[in-house]
Amino acid sequence: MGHSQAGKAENRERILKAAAAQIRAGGLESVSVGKLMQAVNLTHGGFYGHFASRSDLLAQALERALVDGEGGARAAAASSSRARGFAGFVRSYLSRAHRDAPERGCAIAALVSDVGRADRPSRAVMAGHIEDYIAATARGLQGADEAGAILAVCAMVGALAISRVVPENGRSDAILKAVKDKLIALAPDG
Amino acid sequence: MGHSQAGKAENRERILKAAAAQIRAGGLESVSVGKLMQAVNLTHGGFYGHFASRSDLLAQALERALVDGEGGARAAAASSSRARGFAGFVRSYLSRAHRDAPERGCAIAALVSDVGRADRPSRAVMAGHIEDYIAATARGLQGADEAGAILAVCAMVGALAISRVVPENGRSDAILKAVKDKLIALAPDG
DNA sequence: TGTACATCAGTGAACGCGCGTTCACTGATGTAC
DNA sequence: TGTACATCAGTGAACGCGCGTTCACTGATGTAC
Repeated sequence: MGHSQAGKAENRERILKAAAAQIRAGGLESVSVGKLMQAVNLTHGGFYGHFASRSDLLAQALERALVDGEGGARAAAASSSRARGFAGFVRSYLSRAHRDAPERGCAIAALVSDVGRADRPSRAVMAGHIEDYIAATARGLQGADEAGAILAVCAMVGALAISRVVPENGRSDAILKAVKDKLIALAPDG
Repeated sequence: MGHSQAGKAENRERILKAAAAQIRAGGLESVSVGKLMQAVNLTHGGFYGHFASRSDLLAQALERALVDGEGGARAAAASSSRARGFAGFVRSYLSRAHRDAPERGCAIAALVSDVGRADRPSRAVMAGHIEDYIAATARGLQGADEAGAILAVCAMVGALAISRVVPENGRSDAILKAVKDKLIALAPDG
C-alpha cells in the first residue's frame, strides 16, 4: 500500500474526487465517510489524516464539484463537433448526455435546492460559480443586457434540474429541446 | 388528549402538514419521525398508527407539499393587489416573500434537485405538478407555443432556487427582478 | 339515563443499526550516520 | 552503499449517538344493554 508522502497527496485527491462525484450523484447528505473510503480502497480510520471532519470534507468537495462541473461544461462546449460559443454551450448543457450523468456534470443544477438551504459559506461558494456562469453567458450573448444572461442561466439550470425529475424519457427530452431552442433564438447569431 | 376517532384524523392531518412544511424547509431527508411527532405534541410511538413507515409518510408529504405550494401560488396571484393573470403570477412567484418562505412556497423550486435523484414514483408525482404549471402558464401566455411556457416555468423554478443560494440580498433581489422583467415581457399584454 | 365493557389512539421503554469519530497499533518510507 | 532508527500513512476495534421501528401498556372514547 502507498505509505509514502506522495501517496498521501494522491489518496487525498482520490477521496476528494470521489466525494465530489458522490455529492452530485446523491446530494451532500449522501456522502458517508465509511462508504467513501471503501470506494477508494482505504479504511475509514484513515479519513481523519486527510480531513478534519466530514463537514470539512463536504465544504471542499462542494467547491471541487463546482469546479469540475464548470470544466466539464466548458470542455464539452469547446470540443464538441457542434457550433462553439453560446449556442454550442447551451446545446451541450441541455443535452441528454448531461442530464444522464449528473455525477460528471454541472453541480449547480445537481445541487441548487440542497445548497439553497445550506449554511452561508456553502451558499457563497456556489453563488460565486453562478456569477461565473452569468458572466460567461453575458459574454456569449455579446451586447445583450445582463438580465438576458441571468434569464438564460436560470432557465438552463431549471431545465436541467427539471429534466431529471420527469420520469418519462420523451417528455424529459422535449423539455430540454424547448428550452434549448428558445435560448438559442436569443443568441446574436440565432 | 385527543383519543377520539375524529382526533385521530385531525392528528394525522397535523403530522402531514408539518411534514410537508419541513420537507420544503429542509429537504426530504431532514424529516425525522421523532422530531416531527414532537413538533405536533405527540410521542414517536404513535406515528405508526398513522403511517406505515417514514418513507410512506415522505411520499404522502411530498404530494401534500406540492399541492400546498400550488394552492399558495394560485392564491397569491389571485388575491394580490397587483395585476392578475400571467404577469401577476410571475410577480408573486418571483417575489422576495416567496423566496424567504420556502416552507410555505412552491415545492418544485424547494426540492427540484432532491427529487431529481429520488425514486421513480416520487419523480412522477412531482412531474405531474410540473405539467400543471406548464399548462397553467401556457394558458396565461394565450396563444404562445408550449415551448414558451416550458421556458417560463424552467426560468421561474431556476430563478427562485438560485435566489435562495445567493447569500447577498441585493444580488438575490436583482436576479429575481431580471427574470421577472424578462418573463413579463413575453406576456401577450406585456 | 346509567353502568360495564370493548376498542383503539397515544405512550414510552427497548431494540438493532449505521453513522462520525477516536485511538492504540503496524509496517513501509525515508533519513542520519 | 548499508544499517539503525524515527516518522507517519493507513488499519481496524471500539465509542457514543440518533435514528426508525416494535411492543406491552394505559386510559379515554364510544357502544351495548
